[in-house]
Amino acid sequence: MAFISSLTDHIERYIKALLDQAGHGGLEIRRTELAELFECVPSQINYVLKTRFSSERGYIVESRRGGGGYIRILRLEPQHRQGICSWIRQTIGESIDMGEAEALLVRLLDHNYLSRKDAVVIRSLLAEETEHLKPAHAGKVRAMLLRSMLILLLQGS
Amino acid sequence: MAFISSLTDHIERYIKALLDQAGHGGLEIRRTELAELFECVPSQINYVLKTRFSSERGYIVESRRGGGGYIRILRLEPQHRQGICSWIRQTIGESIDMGEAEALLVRLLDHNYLSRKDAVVIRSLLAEETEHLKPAHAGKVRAMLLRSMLILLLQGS
DNA sequence: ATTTCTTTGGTCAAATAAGGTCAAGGCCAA
DNA sequence: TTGGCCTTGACCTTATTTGACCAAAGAAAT
Repeated sequence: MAFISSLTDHIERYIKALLDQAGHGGLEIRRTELAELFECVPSQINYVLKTRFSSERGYIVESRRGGGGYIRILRLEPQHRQGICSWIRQTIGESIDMGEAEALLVRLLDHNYLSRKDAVVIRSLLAEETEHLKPAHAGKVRAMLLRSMLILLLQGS
Repeated sequence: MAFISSLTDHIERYIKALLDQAGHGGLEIRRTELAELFECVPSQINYVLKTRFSSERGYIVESRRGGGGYIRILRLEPQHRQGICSWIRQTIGESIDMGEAEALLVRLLDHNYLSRKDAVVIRSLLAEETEHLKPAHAGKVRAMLLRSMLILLLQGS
């Protein structure tokens, strides 16, 4: 598939590739350097960080200004201590909105717990089943569906 | 008849031809480009998508607005599985009791559309999610969950 | 030690670039 | 002649890109 990609998408992929190379220590970039590499204004980098590397999606971003300034990006590994399934239950909770659900899917995708196609089907089923529900109820339904579908994929054969 | 074709039919055929070329990954289009190609208003594309590429017909359509926006169309192959899916939707309906659900699972198991392990996980999730619900409501919840989980298994990768 | 300069990064709002919705009107076959 | 598609366009929502202005941290000068 020929992906239609915005500048933001390109920068996102670039950073994720760097993260894959870098180990658990995370990675450090200079905002201006990245901006020059992609021939864009520096604040574009902040936009990418805000929308694609949020803590909701499982990233930690720290930065420092002034001489020798930097931006450090850290990808949080899902907690293995209790098992991915119970982590998922915790994360979803009683109710979950579409944004949080999407963030969770992206996170599982990033860590290869989920295939792209499964993610697409899940999104579509969530949308289909909640489309004409009152928001308050939709959150609970979404939580139930997401929980069931993810656990099924991870526990089933 | 086979000879008269509305604009909608032309666009439908065009998209299906593109889907045939594209592999399993699905395809991406820009709404405005397609509209220009067929010299129609962009919302015509939405009409075609809604009427010809619905999930009932076995397609998933995702889209994104804004810069770098796109419409992504995914055909859920293969045909016989699509048939099973629509049969499953029919069988489940708005609401389903535990007995009917079990019967459905057994049928799918018998025909090897479902693994034993998946069936076990599905039973346990159904029980877990409906155990303290009023029977009337439980039926609907069960229907939703069963529908989503089965379609996910049959369509996902 | 303080002040000032320089180097970074941060914020926010406007401009731009998609796509979505809905309802009114058109067209055609039963 | 009417009921059900199809077509169109006015108006809406969302995502991205850009730039002007702000804030912090270290370096240099006093």
